[in-house]
Amino acid sequence: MTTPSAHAGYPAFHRQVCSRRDDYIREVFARHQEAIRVKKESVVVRKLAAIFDKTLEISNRHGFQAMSVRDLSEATGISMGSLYSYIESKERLLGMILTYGHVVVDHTLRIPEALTGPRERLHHVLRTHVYITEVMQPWFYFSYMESRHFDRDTREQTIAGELRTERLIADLLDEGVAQAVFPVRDTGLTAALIKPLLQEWYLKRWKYRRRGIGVDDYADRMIAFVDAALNGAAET
Amino acid sequence: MTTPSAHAGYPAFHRQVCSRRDDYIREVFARHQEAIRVKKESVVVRKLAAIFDKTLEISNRHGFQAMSVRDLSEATGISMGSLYSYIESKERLLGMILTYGHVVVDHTLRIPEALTGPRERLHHVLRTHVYITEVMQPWFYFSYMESRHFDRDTREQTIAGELRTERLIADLLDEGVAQAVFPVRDTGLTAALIKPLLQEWYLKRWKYRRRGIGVDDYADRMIAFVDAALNGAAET
DNA sequence: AAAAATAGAGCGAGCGCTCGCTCGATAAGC
DNA sequence: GCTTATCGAGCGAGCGCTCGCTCTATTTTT
Repeated sequence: MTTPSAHAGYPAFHRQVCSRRDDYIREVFARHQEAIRVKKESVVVRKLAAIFDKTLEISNRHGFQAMSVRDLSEATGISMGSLYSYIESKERLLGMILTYGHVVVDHTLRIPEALTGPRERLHHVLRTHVYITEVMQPWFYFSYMESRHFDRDTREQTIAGELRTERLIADLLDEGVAQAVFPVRDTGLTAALIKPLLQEWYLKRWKYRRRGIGVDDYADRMIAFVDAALNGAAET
Repeated sequence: MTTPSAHAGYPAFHRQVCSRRDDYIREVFARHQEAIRVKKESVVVRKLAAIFDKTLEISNRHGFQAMSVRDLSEATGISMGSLYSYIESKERLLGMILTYGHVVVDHTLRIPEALTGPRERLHHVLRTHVYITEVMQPWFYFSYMESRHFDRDTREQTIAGELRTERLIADLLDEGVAQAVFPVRDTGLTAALIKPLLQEWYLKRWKYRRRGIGVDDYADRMIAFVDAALNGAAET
């Protein structure tokens, strides 16, 4: 279990995450077992995969609340009754989908210890973030767009996750400042300004697709932009 | 750094936009008159203001589709029947609200001709954008979050507006490149990376409020960040 | 008293979810 | 080895409820 050391480019990353997909869904099954009436794991994994995919697809077009369970039933080809032996309730389905994303992200976003320089570590985090949001674009888009409708606890959990990423970037900037690599003054605010550049990739991907800009292109350019901003920060 | 016509700070800007509010709503009334059964302009303007405010308030918490017209009736204190003599349909209400925002933005986002230097012109656009999204935060948030649920035409109109802002920034960057002010290579992509920094202000304002960062603070820091990125672009 | 504005009960459609049932695969009995 | 009993997965009409919207009676304004 390792993240590809530094980065072998997006395709390798994509393949690795996809190959583990069933494991991730099995983990979701384990965490929500009391809500699922169907027993056989292989059946559950196959169906959940379809249910998650179609839910994200429909929700990201019309909103989760606007998606009726009948819509989902029709899209997956699973009857109403059958569907409800996998999801317990529409709300629980939401919880499962969020769990799914968290499981994937937790297994993916780690900084290899081999990387020691603050700039290299920052670059790695930025690139990995772009990569994982590319693989899981529907999930990140969903999580971003729907979070304001979540119940209090779930919403605060999502916000906490968001702030954790920002904190991670701020800490890396602090490291860089301590080692005199970045001439940044307010690392907290700078991290806050870098964050939307990461989110841009999964929120407005269609714009870049239209222009023929791929994942690695975006990561390169965005990292260059950030580097320039960090370097130029001394001047003003 | 500020030219007289350019910016006297946020408070003055805020006062000016607010004082024109009734005029903007009158314009909305004019454009949607066939959908409104109530005749007297003064009554319509007063009620529409309340309807728009509450719609944005409720929708931004739970989503426009999740807001029932009964909720809106209760929040505004206007009965169901009365409400429907102002809005014709929930969909038309959406159209009116979008019109409202467009009217305000069209009257506000203009570059004073007195500004000639590309950097000053860019700064003006960035700052004005932050200012207007501060005054109209609920509207911008609404428009951003709900646009994916709009019907085809309305959605494309919203996207076109988004791309127009990006184009404006890209053109200013091109000007700067032509006059050797900015050493930027891909102005289109750079503009695309600046855009989310503008949107950040109305999408995540709570984060900055929590930290005690005000409008002018954000505008200053964000513009400094962009300047740094534009200056540093030559190095890599 | 005429016109304009407001009120709120009521309508059909569509929502999330349930429940009595069918069906095919596997296990148990002989 | 054939029959029978058991089980889990799948099905979809139907329930109680809320939705967007309407319509007529009533109040307010002029």
